[in-house]
Amino acid sequence: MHEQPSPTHQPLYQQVYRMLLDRLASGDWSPGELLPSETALAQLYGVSQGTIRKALDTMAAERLVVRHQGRGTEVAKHDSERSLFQFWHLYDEDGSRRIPSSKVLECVRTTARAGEARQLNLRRGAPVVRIRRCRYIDGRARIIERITLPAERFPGIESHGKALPNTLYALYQKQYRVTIQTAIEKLRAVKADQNDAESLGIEPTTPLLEIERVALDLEDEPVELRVSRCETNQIHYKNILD
Amino acid sequence: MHEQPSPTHQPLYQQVYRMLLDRLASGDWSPGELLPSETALAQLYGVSQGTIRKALDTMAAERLVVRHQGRGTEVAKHDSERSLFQFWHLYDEDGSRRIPSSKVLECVRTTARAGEARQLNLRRGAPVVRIRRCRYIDGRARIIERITLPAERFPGIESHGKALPNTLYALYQKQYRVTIQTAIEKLRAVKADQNDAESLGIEPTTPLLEIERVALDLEDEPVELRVSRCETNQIHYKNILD
DNA sequence: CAGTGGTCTAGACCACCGC
DNA sequence: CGGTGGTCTAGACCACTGG
Repeated sequence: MHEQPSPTHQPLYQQVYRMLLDRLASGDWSPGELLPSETALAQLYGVSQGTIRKALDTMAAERLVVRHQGRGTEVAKHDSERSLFQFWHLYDEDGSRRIPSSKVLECVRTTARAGEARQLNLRRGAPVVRIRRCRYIDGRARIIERITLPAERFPGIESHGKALPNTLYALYQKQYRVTIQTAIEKLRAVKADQNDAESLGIEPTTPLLEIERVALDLEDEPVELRVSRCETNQIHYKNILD
Repeated sequence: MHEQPSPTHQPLYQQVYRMLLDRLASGDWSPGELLPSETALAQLYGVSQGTIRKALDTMAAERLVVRHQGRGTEVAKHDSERSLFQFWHLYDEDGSRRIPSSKVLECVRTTARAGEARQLNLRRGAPVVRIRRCRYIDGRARIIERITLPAERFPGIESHGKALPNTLYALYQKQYRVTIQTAIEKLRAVKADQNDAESLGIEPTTPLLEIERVALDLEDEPVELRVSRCETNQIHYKNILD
Protein backbone atom coordinates (compact mmCIF):
# COMPACT_ATOMS: atom_id res chain seq x y z
CA MET A 1 0.00 0.00 0.00
CA HIS A 2 2.44 2.64 -1.17
CA GLU A 3 1.37 6.15 -1.89
CA GLN A 4 2.40 8.53 -4.63
CA PRO A 5 4.95 11.15 -3.56
CA SER A 6 3.36 14.50 -2.83
CA PRO A 7 4.39 17.79 -1.27
CA THR A 8 2.80 16.82 2.04
CA HIS A 9 3.97 13.22 2.05
CA GLN A 10 4.21 11.68 5.49
CA PRO A 11 5.46 8.15 6.12
CA LEU A 12 2.69 5.58 6.40
CA TYR A 13 3.55 4.61 9.96
CA GLN A 14 3.16 8.26 11.02
CA GLN A 15 -0.21 8.47 9.31
CA VAL A 16 -1.28 5.31 11.10
CA TYR A 17 0.06 6.72 14.38
CA ARG A 18 -2.03 9.84 13.86
CA MET A 19 -5.18 7.89 13.11
CA LEU A 20 -4.75 5.65 16.14
CA LEU A 21 -4.03 8.66 18.36
CA ASP A 22 -7.19 10.37 17.15
CA ARG A 23 -9.23 7.27 17.93
CA LEU A 24 -7.68 7.10 21.39
CA ALA A 25 -8.43 10.76 22.07
CA SER A 26 -12.00 10.37 20.86
CA GLY A 27 -12.53 7.48 23.25
CA ASP A 28 -13.01 4.67 20.70
CA TRP A 29 -11.09 2.45 23.12
CA SER A 30 -11.09 2.91 26.88
CA PRO A 31 -8.07 2.84 29.15
CA GLY A 32 -7.28 -0.74 30.11
CA GLU A 33 -8.94 -2.17 27.00
CA LEU A 34 -7.01 -4.21 24.43
CA LEU A 35 -6.55 -2.79 20.95
CA PRO A 36 -7.19 -5.02 17.93
CA SER A 37 -4.19 -7.22 17.18
CA GLU A 38 -1.43 -6.05 14.86
CA THR A 39 -2.66 -8.28 12.06
CA ALA A 40 -6.23 -7.01 12.47
CA LEU A 41 -5.07 -3.38 12.38
CA ALA A 42 -2.88 -4.13 9.36
CA GLN A 43 -5.91 -5.43 7.47
CA LEU A 44 -8.07 -2.57 8.70
CA TYR A 45 -5.69 0.12 7.44
CA GLY A 46 -4.45 -1.81 4.43
CA VAL A 47 -0.77 -1.75 5.44
CA SER A 48 1.69 -4.41 6.47
CA GLN A 49 2.05 -5.66 10.01
CA GLY A 50 5.51 -4.06 10.21
CA THR A 51 4.05 -0.63 9.60
CA ILE A 52 1.43 -1.10 12.33
CA ARG A 53 4.17 -2.33 14.62
CA LYS A 54 6.25 0.78 14.08
CA ALA A 55 3.29 3.02 14.90
CA LEU A 56 2.43 1.01 18.02
CA ASP A 57 6.06 0.95 19.17
CA THR A 58 6.08 4.74 18.99
CA MET A 59 2.90 4.88 21.05
CA ALA A 60 4.38 2.47 23.57
CA ALA A 61 7.48 4.65 23.89
CA GLU A 62 5.18 7.58 24.69
CA ARG A 63 3.30 5.46 27.23
CA LEU A 64 0.04 5.85 25.31
CA VAL A 65 -0.19 2.11 25.18
CA VAL A 66 1.32 -0.91 26.94
CA ARG A 67 2.46 -3.99 25.02
CA HIS A 68 2.01 -7.48 26.49
CA GLN A 69 3.54 -10.40 24.65
CA GLY A 70 0.98 -13.15 24.25
CA ARG A 71 -1.92 -10.98 25.39
CA GLY A 72 -2.20 -7.86 23.28
CA THR A 73 -1.72 -4.10 23.28
CA GLU A 74 -3.49 -2.26 26.07
CA VAL A 75 -4.58 1.38 26.23
CA ALA A 76 -2.53 3.00 29.02
CA LYS A 77 -4.36 3.54 32.26
CA HIS A 78 -3.63 6.02 35.03
CA ASP A 79 -3.01 4.44 38.40
CA SER A 80 -0.70 5.21 41.30
CA GLU A 81 2.07 3.25 39.57
CA ARG A 82 2.07 5.46 36.54
CA SER A 83 1.70 8.63 38.59
CA LEU A 84 4.77 7.58 40.48
CA PHE A 85 6.97 6.72 37.55
CA GLN A 86 5.95 9.37 35.08
CA PHE A 87 4.88 12.31 37.21
CA TRP A 88 6.62 12.10 40.53
CA HIS A 89 10.16 13.40 40.97
CA LEU A 90 10.40 13.95 44.71
CA TYR A 91 12.66 11.45 46.45
CA ASP A 92 13.61 10.80 50.04
CA GLU A 93 17.26 11.08 50.98
CA ASP A 94 17.50 7.29 50.86
CA GLY A 95 16.45 7.37 47.20
CA SER A 96 12.97 5.94 47.66
CA ARG A 97 9.76 7.64 46.64
CA ARG A 98 6.08 7.13 47.19
CA ILE A 99 2.92 9.10 46.63
CA PRO A 100 2.32 11.17 49.78
CA SER A 101 -1.06 11.34 51.46
CA SER A 102 -3.10 14.51 51.05
CA LYS A 103 -5.46 16.66 53.03
CA VAL A 104 -7.71 18.96 51.00
CA LEU A 105 -7.86 22.41 52.56
CA GLU A 106 -10.16 24.01 50.01
CA CYS A 107 -12.06 23.05 46.86
CA VAL A 108 -14.16 25.79 45.30
CA ARG A 109 -15.52 26.97 42.01
CA THR A 110 -14.40 30.47 41.08
CA THR A 111 -13.06 32.46 38.09
CA ALA A 112 -9.65 32.41 36.45
CA ARG A 113 -7.07 35.00 37.32
CA ALA A 114 -5.07 36.46 34.46
CA GLY A 115 -2.09 34.15 34.97
CA GLU A 116 -4.22 31.04 35.31
CA ALA A 117 -6.22 31.92 32.21
CA ARG A 118 -3.05 32.37 30.18
CA GLN A 119 -1.51 29.09 31.26
CA LEU A 120 -4.71 27.10 30.83
CA ASN A 121 -5.51 28.71 27.50
CA LEU A 122 -8.79 30.20 28.82
CA ARG A 123 -10.30 33.63 28.55
CA ARG A 124 -9.85 35.77 31.61
CA GLY A 125 -12.62 35.24 34.16
CA ALA A 126 -13.55 31.81 32.79
CA PRO A 127 -14.92 29.43 35.42
CA VAL A 128 -12.31 27.32 37.16
CA VAL A 129 -12.13 25.03 40.15
CA ARG A 130 -9.38 25.79 42.64
CA ILE A 131 -8.08 23.20 45.05
CA ARG A 132 -5.62 23.74 47.84
CA ARG A 133 -4.16 20.77 49.65
CA CYS A 134 -1.36 19.81 51.95
CA ARG A 135 0.68 16.66 51.34
CA TYR A 136 2.40 14.50 53.92
CA ILE A 137 5.49 12.33 53.70
CA ASP A 138 6.30 10.11 56.67
CA GLY A 139 3.43 11.77 58.46
CA ARG A 140 4.93 15.23 58.14
CA ALA A 141 3.59 18.11 56.08
CA ARG A 142 6.10 18.73 53.30
CA ILE A 143 4.24 20.15 50.34
CA ILE A 144 1.53 22.71 49.88
CA GLU A 145 -0.32 22.62 46.54
CA ARG A 146 -2.63 24.91 44.65
CA ILE A 147 -4.40 23.29 41.72
CA THR A 148 -6.50 25.06 39.10
CA LEU A 149 -8.80 23.23 36.68
CA PRO A 150 -10.93 24.57 33.83
CA ALA A 151 -14.48 23.97 35.13
CA GLU A 152 -15.78 23.05 31.69
CA ARG A 153 -13.54 20.03 31.40
CA PHE A 154 -14.41 18.82 34.90
CA PRO A 155 -18.10 19.59 35.49
CA GLY A 156 -19.12 19.21 39.12
CA ILE A 157 -15.71 18.16 40.34
CA GLU A 158 -15.95 20.69 43.17
CA SER A 159 -18.76 18.60 44.66
CA HIS A 160 -16.14 16.10 45.86
CA GLY A 161 -15.12 18.80 48.34
CA LYS A 162 -12.56 17.68 50.87
CA ALA A 163 -13.11 14.02 49.96
CA LEU A 164 -11.14 14.35 46.72
CA PRO A 165 -8.98 11.28 46.15
CA ASN A 166 -5.24 11.44 46.54
CA THR A 167 -4.36 10.40 42.98
CA LEU A 168 -6.15 13.02 40.91
CA TYR A 169 -5.03 11.93 37.43
CA ALA A 170 -6.83 8.60 37.81
CA LEU A 171 -9.98 10.53 38.74
CA TYR A 172 -9.61 12.84 35.73
CA GLN A 173 -9.35 9.84 33.47
CA LYS A 174 -12.06 7.64 34.94
CA GLN A 175 -14.67 10.24 35.66
CA TYR A 176 -14.00 12.97 33.09
CA ARG A 177 -12.29 11.05 30.25
CA VAL A 178 -9.31 13.38 30.48
CA THR A 179 -5.97 11.58 30.12
CA ILE A 180 -2.87 13.45 31.27
CA GLN A 181 -0.14 12.67 28.77
CA THR A 182 2.57 15.29 29.33
CA ALA A 183 3.48 17.91 31.89
CA ILE A 184 5.73 20.94 31.74
CA GLU A 185 7.31 22.00 35.00
CA LYS A 186 9.09 25.21 35.96
CA LEU A 187 11.13 25.15 39.15
CA ARG A 188 12.20 28.08 41.27
CA ALA A 189 13.47 28.74 44.78
CA VAL A 190 11.17 31.02 46.77
CA LYS A 191 10.72 32.23 50.32
CA ALA A 192 7.90 30.68 52.29
CA ASP A 193 5.10 33.16 52.95
CA GLN A 194 3.02 33.31 56.10
CA ASN A 195 0.50 30.81 54.75
CA ASP A 196 3.14 28.28 53.69
CA ALA A 197 4.89 28.60 57.01
CA GLU A 198 1.75 27.85 58.99
CA SER A 199 0.70 24.92 56.84
CA LEU A 200 4.13 23.34 56.85
CA GLY A 201 5.08 24.23 60.40
CA ILE A 202 8.23 26.11 59.46
CA GLU A 203 9.72 29.56 59.86
CA PRO A 204 8.58 32.19 57.37
CA THR A 205 11.40 32.99 54.91
CA THR A 206 12.48 29.32 54.85
CA PRO A 207 13.52 28.55 51.26
CA LEU A 208 11.02 26.37 49.39
CA LEU A 209 11.20 24.65 46.03
CA GLU A 210 8.31 25.88 43.92
CA ILE A 211 7.16 23.57 41.12
CA GLU A 212 4.74 25.08 38.63
CA ARG A 213 3.26 22.36 36.46
CA VAL A 214 0.99 22.60 33.44
CA ALA A 215 -0.44 19.20 32.55
CA LEU A 216 -1.54 18.45 28.96
CA ASP A 217 -4.02 15.92 27.62
CA LEU A 218 -3.69 13.61 24.61
CA GLU A 219 -4.23 16.51 22.27
CA ASP A 220 -1.72 18.75 24.03
CA GLU A 221 -4.39 20.98 25.49
CA PRO A 222 -3.55 22.32 28.97
CA VAL A 223 -6.02 20.86 31.49
CA GLU A 224 -4.45 21.41 34.88
CA LEU A 225 -2.26 24.05 36.52
CA ARG A 226 -0.56 22.98 39.72
CA VAL A 227 1.79 25.00 41.91
CA SER A 228 3.55 22.98 44.60
CA ARG A 229 5.81 24.40 47.27
CA CYS A 230 8.11 21.88 48.91
CA GLU A 231 10.26 21.94 51.95
CA THR A 232 13.47 20.27 50.69
CA ASN A 233 15.36 19.41 53.84
CA GLN A 234 14.40 15.75 53.76
CA ILE A 235 13.39 15.38 50.13
CA HIS A 236 14.75 16.54 46.79
CA TYR A 237 13.63 16.77 43.17
CA LYS A 238 15.46 14.24 41.02
CA ASN A 239 15.91 14.52 37.28
CA ILE A 240 17.79 12.25 34.92
CA LEU A 241 19.27 13.80 31.78
CA ASP A 242 19.89 11.35 29.00
CA MET B 1 22.34 -16.01 11.98
CA HIS B 2 20.00 -17.35 14.63
CA GLU B 3 21.28 -18.68 17.89
CA GLN B 4 20.20 -21.64 19.95
CA PRO B 5 17.97 -20.75 22.90
CA SER B 6 19.91 -20.64 26.16
CA PRO B 7 19.34 -19.46 29.70
CA THR B 8 21.20 -16.21 29.03
CA HIS B 9 19.72 -15.56 25.60
CA GLN B 10 19.69 -11.92 24.56
CA PRO B 11 18.22 -10.67 21.29
CA LEU B 12 20.75 -10.27 18.51
CA TYR B 13 20.17 -6.55 18.15
CA GLN B 14 20.98 -6.06 21.83
CA GLN B 15 24.16 -8.06 21.49
CA VAL B 16 25.13 -5.92 18.50
CA TYR B 17 24.26 -2.78 20.48
CA ARG B 18 26.56 -3.94 23.28
CA MET B 19 29.43 -4.65 20.93
CA LEU B 20 29.10 -1.31 19.19
CA LEU B 21 28.89 0.51 22.53
CA ASP B 22 32.05 -1.20 23.73
CA ARG B 23 33.87 -0.18 20.58
CA LEU B 24 32.65 3.40 21.05
CA ALA B 25 33.80 3.46 24.68
CA SER B 26 37.19 2.03 23.77
CA GLY B 27 37.67 4.76 21.19
CA ASP B 28 37.65 2.62 18.02
CA TRP B 29 35.80 5.49 16.37
CA SER B 30 36.22 9.13 17.33
CA PRO B 31 33.44 11.65 17.87
CA GLY B 32 32.44 13.18 14.55
CA GLU B 33 33.66 10.19 12.55
CA LEU B 34 31.30 8.11 10.39
CA LEU B 35 30.63 4.50 11.36
CA PRO B 36 30.77 1.81 8.67
CA SER B 37 27.53 1.64 6.69
CA GLU B 38 24.66 -0.57 7.82
CA THR B 39 25.39 -3.11 5.10
CA ALA B 40 29.08 -3.20 6.05
CA LEU B 41 28.24 -3.72 9.73
CA ALA B 42 25.71 -6.40 8.81
CA GLN B 43 28.42 -8.33 6.96
CA LEU B 44 30.92 -7.72 9.74
CA TYR B 45 28.67 -9.14 12.45
CA GLY B 46 26.98 -11.71 10.25
CA VAL B 47 23.44 -10.44 10.81
CA SER B 48 20.86 -8.81 8.59
CA GLN B 49 20.75 -5.09 7.88
CA GLY B 50 17.49 -4.85 9.82
CA THR B 51 19.17 -6.07 12.98
CA ILE B 52 21.99 -3.55 12.62
CA ARG B 53 19.40 -0.87 12.00
CA LYS B 54 17.56 -1.69 15.21
CA ALA B 55 20.79 -1.45 17.24
CA LEU B 56 21.76 1.85 15.60
CA ASP B 57 18.27 3.28 16.06
CA THR B 58 18.57 2.56 19.77
CA MET B 59 21.94 4.29 19.88
CA ALA B 60 20.51 7.25 18.00
CA ALA B 61 17.65 7.51 20.51
CA GLU B 62 20.28 7.68 23.27
CA ARG B 63 22.22 10.32 21.36
CA LEU B 64 25.29 8.10 21.13
CA VAL B 65 25.17 8.51 17.39
CA VAL B 66 23.58 10.82 14.81
CA ARG B 67 22.01 9.47 11.64
CA HIS B 68 22.26 11.38 8.34
CA GLN B 69 20.30 10.11 5.38
CA GLY B 70 22.55 9.88 2.35
CA ARG B 71 25.72 10.47 4.36
CA GLY B 72 26.08 7.91 7.11
CA THR B 73 25.95 7.40 10.86
CA GLU B 74 28.14 9.72 12.88
CA VAL B 75 29.55 9.27 16.38
CA ALA B 76 27.95 11.96 18.56
CA LYS B 77 30.16 14.93 19.36
CA HIS B 78 29.92 17.34 22.26
CA ASP B 79 29.52 20.94 21.23
CA SER B 80 27.61 23.90 22.63
CA GLU B 81 24.51 22.75 20.72
CA ARG B 82 24.39 19.42 22.49
CA SER B 83 25.25 20.96 25.86
CA LEU B 84 22.31 23.25 25.39
CA PHE B 85 19.76 20.68 24.34
CA GLN B 86 20.72 17.77 26.53
CA PHE B 87 22.26 19.32 29.61
CA TRP B 88 20.86 22.80 30.04
CA HIS B 89 17.50 23.33 31.73
CA LEU B 90 17.71 26.97 32.80
CA TYR B 91 15.41 29.24 30.82
CA ASP B 92 14.78 32.98 30.77
CA GLU B 93 11.29 34.19 31.53
CA ASP B 94 10.70 34.62 27.80
CA GLY B 95 11.39 30.92 27.28
CA SER B 96 14.77 31.27 25.59
CA ARG B 97 18.00 29.74 26.79
CA ARG B 98 21.65 30.04 26.02
CA ILE B 99 24.89 28.91 27.56
CA PRO B 100 25.99 31.66 29.96
CA SER B 101 29.51 33.00 30.02
CA SER B 102 31.77 31.95 32.87
CA LYS B 103 34.50 33.37 35.05
CA VAL B 104 36.73 30.84 36.79
CA LEU B 105 37.33 31.84 40.40
CA GLU B 106 39.48 28.91 41.39
CA CYS B 107 40.97 25.77 39.83
CA VAL B 108 43.14 23.66 42.09
CA ARG B 109 44.25 20.10 42.68
CA THR B 110 43.35 18.78 46.11
CA THR B 111 41.90 15.68 47.79
CA ALA B 112 38.35 14.37 47.86
CA ARG B 113 36.10 15.07 50.79
CA ALA B 114 33.95 12.21 52.03
CA GLY B 115 30.84 13.31 50.12
CA GLU B 116 32.74 13.93 46.90
CA ALA B 117 34.47 10.55 47.15
CA ARG B 118 31.17 8.77 47.61
CA GLN B 119 29.45 10.44 44.70
CA LEU B 120 32.41 10.04 42.35
CA ASN B 121 33.01 6.45 43.40
CA LEU B 122 36.53 7.25 44.70
CA ARG B 123 38.29 6.33 47.90
CA ARG B 124 38.36 9.08 50.47
CA GLY B 125 41.31 11.42 50.03
CA ALA B 126 41.79 10.49 46.37
CA PRO B 127 43.21 13.31 44.25
CA VAL B 128 40.61 15.56 42.66
CA VAL B 129 40.53 18.87 40.84
CA ARG B 130 38.13 21.43 42.19
CA ILE B 131 36.84 24.30 40.11
CA ARG B 132 34.75 27.20 41.28
CA ARG B 133 33.23 29.54 38.76
CA CYS B 134 30.61 32.21 38.40
CA ARG B 135 28.23 32.25 35.42
CA TYR B 136 26.62 35.25 33.80
CA ILE B 137 23.34 35.64 31.96
CA ASP B 138 22.62 38.96 30.26
CA GLY B 139 25.81 40.21 31.86
CA ARG B 140 24.58 39.53 35.37
CA ALA B 141 25.97 36.96 37.81
CA ARG B 142 23.25 34.35 38.27
CA ILE B 143 24.92 31.05 39.07
CA ILE B 144 27.78 30.00 41.27
CA GLU B 145 29.25 26.56 40.53
CA ARG B 146 31.57 24.16 42.31
CA ILE B 147 32.88 21.34 40.11
CA THR B 148 34.85 18.32 41.30
CA LEU B 149 36.73 16.01 38.93
CA PRO B 150 38.68 12.81 39.63
CA ALA B 151 42.27 13.87 38.89
CA GLU B 152 43.15 10.51 37.37
CA ARG B 153 40.62 10.86 34.56
CA PHE B 154 41.72 14.42 33.77
CA PRO B 155 45.50 14.56 34.24
CA GLY B 156 46.86 18.09 34.27
CA ILE B 157 43.49 19.76 33.74
CA GLU B 158 44.25 22.14 36.61
CA SER B 159 47.00 23.68 34.47
CA HIS B 160 44.32 25.46 32.45
CA GLY B 161 43.78 27.59 35.54
CA LYS B 162 41.40 30.46 35.03
CA ALA B 163 41.56 30.06 31.25
CA LEU B 164 39.29 26.99 31.33
CA PRO B 165 36.82 27.07 28.44
CA ASN B 166 33.16 27.77 29.01
CA THR B 167 31.85 24.48 27.59
CA LEU B 168 33.63 21.89 29.72
CA TYR B 169 32.08 18.73 28.26
CA ALA B 170 33.61 19.45 24.86
CA LEU B 171 36.99 19.80 26.59
CA TYR B 172 36.53 16.52 28.48
CA GLN B 173 35.78 14.76 25.21
CA LYS B 174 38.43 16.30 23.00
CA GLN B 175 41.31 16.40 25.39
CA TYR B 176 40.62 13.53 27.79
CA ARG B 177 38.48 11.16 25.70
CA VAL B 178 35.74 11.30 28.32
CA THR B 179 32.24 11.50 26.84
CA ILE B 180 29.45 12.63 29.13
CA GLN B 181 26.42 10.52 28.30
CA THR B 182 24.02 10.92 31.23
CA ALA B 183 23.61 13.14 34.26
CA ILE B 184 21.62 12.75 37.45
CA GLU B 185 20.48 15.95 39.09
CA LYS B 186 19.09 16.58 42.57
CA LEU B 187 17.39 19.91 43.16
CA ARG B 188 16.78 21.66 46.44
CA ALA B 189 15.95 25.13 47.71
CA VAL B 190 18.62 26.55 49.99
CA LYS B 191 19.53 29.84 51.63
CA ALA B 192 22.40 31.76 50.10
CA ASP B 193 25.43 31.80 52.34
CA GLN B 194 27.84 34.72 52.72
CA ASN B 195 29.99 33.53 49.82
CA ASP B 196 27.05 33.07 47.46
CA ALA B 197 25.67 36.46 48.41
CA GLU B 198 28.91 38.25 47.62
CA SER B 199 29.49 36.46 44.32
CA LEU B 200 25.94 37.00 43.12
CA GLY B 201 25.46 40.45 44.57
CA ILE B 202 22.38 39.52 46.61
CA GLU B 203 21.24 39.53 50.21
CA PRO B 204 22.37 36.61 52.33
CA THR B 205 19.41 34.28 53.05
CA THR B 206 18.00 34.88 49.56
CA PRO B 207 16.53 31.54 48.41
CA LEU B 208 18.64 29.81 45.76
CA LEU B 209 17.97 26.76 43.61
CA GLU B 210 20.73 24.24 44.24
CA ILE B 211 21.39 21.73 41.46
CA GLU B 212 23.67 18.85 42.37
CA ARG B 213 24.69 16.97 39.24
CA VAL B 214 26.65 13.77 38.84
CA ALA B 215 27.68 13.25 35.21
CA LEU B 216 28.34 9.73 33.88
CA ASP B 217 30.45 8.57 30.95
CA LEU B 218 29.61 5.98 28.30
CA GLU B 219 30.16 3.18 30.79
CA ASP B 220 28.04 4.82 33.49
CA GLU B 221 31.04 5.70 35.62
CA PRO B 222 30.66 9.01 37.49
CA VAL B 223 33.23 11.48 36.16
CA GLU B 224 32.08 14.89 37.33
CA LEU B 225 30.30 16.29 40.36
CA ARG B 226 28.85 19.76 39.93
CA VAL B 227 26.91 21.82 42.44
CA SER B 228 25.27 24.93 41.01
CA ARG B 229 23.42 27.55 43.00
CA CYS B 230 21.09 29.75 40.97
CA GLU B 231 19.26 32.91 41.66
CA THR B 232 15.80 32.20 40.18
CA ASN B 233 14.17 35.60 39.95
CA GLN B 234 14.80 35.96 36.23
CA ILE B 235 15.40 32.35 35.27
CA HIS B 236 13.83 29.00 36.08
CA TYR B 237 14.58 25.32 35.69
CA LYS B 238 12.33 23.71 33.08
CA ASN B 239 11.54 20.04 32.89
CA ILE B 240 9.24 18.20 30.52
CA LEU B 241 7.59 15.00 31.75
CA ASP B 242 6.49 12.67 29.01
C1' DC C 1 26.14 8.94 -10.31
C1' DA C 2 27.02 5.46 -6.62
C1' DG C 3 26.27 4.93 -1.87
C1' DT C 4 23.84 6.03 2.30
C1' DG C 5 20.01 5.76 5.49
C1' DG C 6 14.50 5.75 5.48
C1' DT C 7 10.28 3.26 4.40
C1' DC C 8 7.55 -0.71 3.38
C1' DT C 9 6.57 -5.37 2.55
C1' DA C 10 6.19 -10.56 3.20
C1' DG C 11 7.17 -14.37 5.61
C1' DA C 12 9.50 -17.39 9.07
C1' DC C 13 10.14 -18.77 13.69
C1' DC C 14 10.00 -17.93 18.73
C1' DA C 15 8.19 -16.81 23.60
C1' DC C 16 4.44 -16.03 26.06
C1' DC C 17 -0.58 -15.87 27.55
C1' DG C 18 -5.04 -17.59 28.45
C1' DC C 19 -8.20 -21.09 27.87
C1' DC D 1 -3.94 -25.26 21.86
C1' DG D 2 -4.56 -20.92 19.01
C1' DG D 3 -3.52 -16.21 19.09
C1' DT D 4 -0.61 -12.51 20.60
C1' DG D 5 3.49 -9.68 20.36
C1' DG D 6 8.97 -10.17 19.75
C1' DT D 7 12.84 -11.24 16.72
C1' DC D 8 15.09 -11.89 12.41
C1' DT D 9 15.58 -12.12 7.58
C1' DA D 10 15.57 -10.76 2.52
C1' DG D 11 14.49 -7.74 -0.80
C1' DA D 12 12.26 -3.69 -3.04
C1' DC D 13 11.96 1.14 -3.71
C1' DC D 14 12.65 6.00 -2.19
C1' DA D 15 15.12 10.45 -0.59
C1' DC D 16 19.09 12.40 0.23
C1' DT D 17 24.28 13.32 0.07
C1' DG D 18 28.54 13.95 -2.03
C1' DG D 19 31.64 13.99 -5.70
